[in-house]
Amino acid sequence: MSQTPGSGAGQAGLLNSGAGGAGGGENLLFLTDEQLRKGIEAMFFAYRGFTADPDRILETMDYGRAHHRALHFIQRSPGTTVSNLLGILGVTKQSLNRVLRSLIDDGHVRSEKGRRDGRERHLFLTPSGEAMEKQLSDAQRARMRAAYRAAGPAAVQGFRQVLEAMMDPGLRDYYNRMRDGG
Amino acid sequence: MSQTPGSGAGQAGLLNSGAGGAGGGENLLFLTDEQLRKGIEAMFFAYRGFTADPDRILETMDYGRAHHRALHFIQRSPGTTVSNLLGILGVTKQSLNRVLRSLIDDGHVRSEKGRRDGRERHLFLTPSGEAMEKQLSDAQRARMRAAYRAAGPAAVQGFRQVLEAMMDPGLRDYYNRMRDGG
DNA sequence: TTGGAAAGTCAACAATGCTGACGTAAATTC
DNA sequence: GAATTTACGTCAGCATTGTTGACTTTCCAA
Repeated sequence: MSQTPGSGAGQAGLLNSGAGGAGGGENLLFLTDEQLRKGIEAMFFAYRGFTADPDRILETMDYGRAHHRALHFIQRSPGTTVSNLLGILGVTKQSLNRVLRSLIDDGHVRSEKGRRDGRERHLFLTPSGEAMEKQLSDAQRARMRAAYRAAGPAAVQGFRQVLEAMMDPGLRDYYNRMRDGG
Repeated sequence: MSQTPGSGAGQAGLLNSGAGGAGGGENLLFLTDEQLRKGIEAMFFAYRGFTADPDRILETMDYGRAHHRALHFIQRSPGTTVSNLLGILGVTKQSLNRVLRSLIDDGHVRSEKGRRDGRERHLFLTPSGEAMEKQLSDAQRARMRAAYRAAGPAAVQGFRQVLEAMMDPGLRDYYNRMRDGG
């Protein structure tokens, strides 16, 4: 099982530079390099905002962004296994283990040996873990909610479409299966 | 001068949990916690995809994501100053200096003492720096282009609207001033 | 019973953040 | 003209989070 699927965003298109004249009848001005660069910057700046609020809270908790990610996906799929989480987060088991270790030691995550398959560990949030996750999630959702509200439902739909198209195929499948549901 | 502006995504809204009944006449289903969580995951997975292709190239160059960011914004605003870049990137001068130092030493960036204000250093890409930036940018734009093409122009507009609404106000201004132009 | 998968752990290292302190040059202010 | 502030560079030290590589334990499945 691979953690780095095929990618597959290889083939470039027309309109590689300059102002694009409408080539075949469609208006493809949104594919100019200029527009794409603006999109890249939008992603960069928005992601900064996206993580800013939880990061501030995490600092007071003596945890980092990696802990937040683990908490989020355990909350999302209670009982998920370590190796499932590895696939979702795309890090090495050593890196994830370090994060899980501290969360378990601090009593925020419970690790339960699998009953069907004893090698697996199923992960759950404890009440204190749930409280932490909620605090972080509330902050992040507040920003998201404000952005959604400001942009409106139609924009939100487009937002989700573009983001989904930007994912690696393997992660897109995870994304679509996650309580969509499955 | 501050590097961390006001933020200001504090106030939470209605519909904080469960299924939302249309409250005032508008359909606000897109603001449910469930929808917001999906949006958060979409941001996470999409950002992974967004950085994946340049990251692979950077590995072969012995540089990291931080170098890419510097190259990008110097390309975007040739002659920009160090302190301007600090504001955009949101890191400390020590952190940025380490990255710029290696790019300058390797001949990819040229630093020129300001003529009007001798304290400032204006940054430019050398030909080799431009080539590097282009290679990274091409890869990132290819993914962006594919996503844009798959989602269509209306979705792209919504995508940009939501991202812009998600930024911190200070960065939103930078974003809008950047060759929009200014 | 054996091979391999899942997990945990130790050690070492790299990239990229951070703080604090200090120095220099140049602009600005008093 | 002197004092202060600003922009930049740099040294030292440290934290987080990512990486390899090696090794062990557990345990399912053939």
